[in-house]
Amino acid sequence: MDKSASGEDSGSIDWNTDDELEIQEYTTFSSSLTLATHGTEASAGNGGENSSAIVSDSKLVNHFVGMGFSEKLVLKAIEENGGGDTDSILNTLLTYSTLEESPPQQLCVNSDPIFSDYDENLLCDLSDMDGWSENETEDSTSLSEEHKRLLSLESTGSLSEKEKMLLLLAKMGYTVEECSIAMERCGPEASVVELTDFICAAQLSREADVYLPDDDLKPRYNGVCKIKKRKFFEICKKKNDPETETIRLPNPMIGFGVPSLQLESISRSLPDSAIGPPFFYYENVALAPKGVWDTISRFLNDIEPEFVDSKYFCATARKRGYVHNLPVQNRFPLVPLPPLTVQQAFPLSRKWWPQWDPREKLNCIQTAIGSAKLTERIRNALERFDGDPPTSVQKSVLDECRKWNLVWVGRNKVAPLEPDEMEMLLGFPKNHTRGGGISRTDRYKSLGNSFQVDTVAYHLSVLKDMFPDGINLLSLFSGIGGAEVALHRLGIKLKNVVSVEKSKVNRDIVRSWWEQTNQAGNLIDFDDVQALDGERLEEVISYVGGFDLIVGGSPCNNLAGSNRVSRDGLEGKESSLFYDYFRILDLVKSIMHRPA
DNA sequence: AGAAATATGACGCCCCTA
DNA sequence: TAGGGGCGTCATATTTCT
Repeated sequence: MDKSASGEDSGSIDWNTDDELEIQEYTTFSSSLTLATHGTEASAGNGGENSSAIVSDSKLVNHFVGMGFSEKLVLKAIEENGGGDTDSILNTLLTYSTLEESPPQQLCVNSDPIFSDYDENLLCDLSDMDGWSENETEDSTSLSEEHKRLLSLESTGSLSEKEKMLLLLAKMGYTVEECSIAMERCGPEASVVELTDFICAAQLSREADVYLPDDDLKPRYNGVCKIKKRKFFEICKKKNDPETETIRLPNPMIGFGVPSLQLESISRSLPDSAIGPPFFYYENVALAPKGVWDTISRFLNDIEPEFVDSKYFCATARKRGYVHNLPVQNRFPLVPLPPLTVQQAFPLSRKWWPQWDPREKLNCIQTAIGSAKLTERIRNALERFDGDPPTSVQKSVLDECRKWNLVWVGRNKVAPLEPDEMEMLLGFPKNHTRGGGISRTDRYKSLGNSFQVDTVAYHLSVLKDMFPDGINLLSLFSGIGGAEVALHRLGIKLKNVVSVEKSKVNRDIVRSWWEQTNQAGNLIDFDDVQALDGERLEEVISYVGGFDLIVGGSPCNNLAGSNRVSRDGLEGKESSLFYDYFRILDLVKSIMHRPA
């Protein structure tokens, strides 16, 4: 413990104490400073750092073949680039493929022959009318006593595992009673998937002949549930089955292209059921627990998520997955292009930025920031040295800087980002979240949960030519209005925006932005996605005349890696609201497709 | 004085990459 | 095989606002 006695090579500093820091001669660090980014702009010297090119060749080939390039092309590109730098290889491949007429053929979602049997839409009459709606609405009068009891226990956190599962299934639209039966039959270890599969099968067999449309009895949308349970079950159940491939994150994480690497020739085919109108756009964290994106994809018409890191759009990383049915050709970025490096984004910091801090991009903007104490400890540690600190200190400081996204604001002085700096990095107008009685803490929270506007705008840009007169937007989990801002900055007119957002401060932010930008359309806001049932949607749709686009990024609390307390996956308390996104999307489709 | 906002530190784990 | 990154949450202490 006594660091001061003879603590040789105290390689790392204990940032959590105010003790004297005893830095001795340090042992050499095997890992020199590695660049955190795969940035294309910084790859001056390839080859130098990678000596195992031959060993990784087959891996490399597979990597690019997996992206949809032909093996021949990949081999050629690797040969040309010496097998070292994936970015250079990618560049070469992209050059080739724009020269060639034939587009890469992977990005074809429906190519899995195993499941083609299940392509028909199963019609599951899920429970009763109020199946999807939830607590504390007047609908609860029609819930069973048991369901109500569970709901009342939910807030107290005193639910058993079994009861939690029951409630989750109830939220998905099944009755508590049929869930109980399913859980009895499937056993205590059964997964959600197994249970829903069981329930669905039971319903199908029970109601096989009561299945004809009865338009005059009740609105169709309450009973229509186009989940391909069977397929969903197959995919999710067998994680270890080599036959079933779970969704993997691409590297580089550029989706169907980014402004600096436009994949002109890329195309994808969507299942018929996925084709709009309306268009939809769903977002969540890319690094979710295993299986989560498979499930999301299954629910959203089996569309493969587009994973994109916003570091290709701005100076801060943001790894996200987007499931959407938008065209992917002829996208264009917002102008002016935002600064792509920290140095460009914060010119004043250049003066203080030590040459041993190689960061060009910031890490993901989160909801929490580094403490003042930490930055003080860092300054104290650095001021013990005249010139550059020893490698061990550099490493410790860098670790903290990366962990808390600190920037240099003075000699030996680091600081967390200010809210207005985050706004800029995320593509919002300055002071977007400021004022109107919104606290600093709330700003950080809202910004940490927001879209990166340039990224989203790039994806939505294809709508501009399609809707010269503007669009009607349904924005779920709107937050501080990332989608609205993106569309506005693209010059896409907003006719009617129905925005659903739980937090009042966020609604206020969007409302105030709406007024300040002199929007000509209507902004209608709701506070609860769960209360947005078929009836209300019908009203809204008949008022605005249908939606052109449905955007939403459902809560990631239970998916995000930094959550140590309740990283429960899609079934988590907040993240299960994804099913409401799915439900509402499905309802809107049903209503809009219903013959008038 | 009481309420609200802010500040701080403690708290794993999964999955990828090197 | 080791290392690092991540739209987080909670209780408690302290400061600032009403």
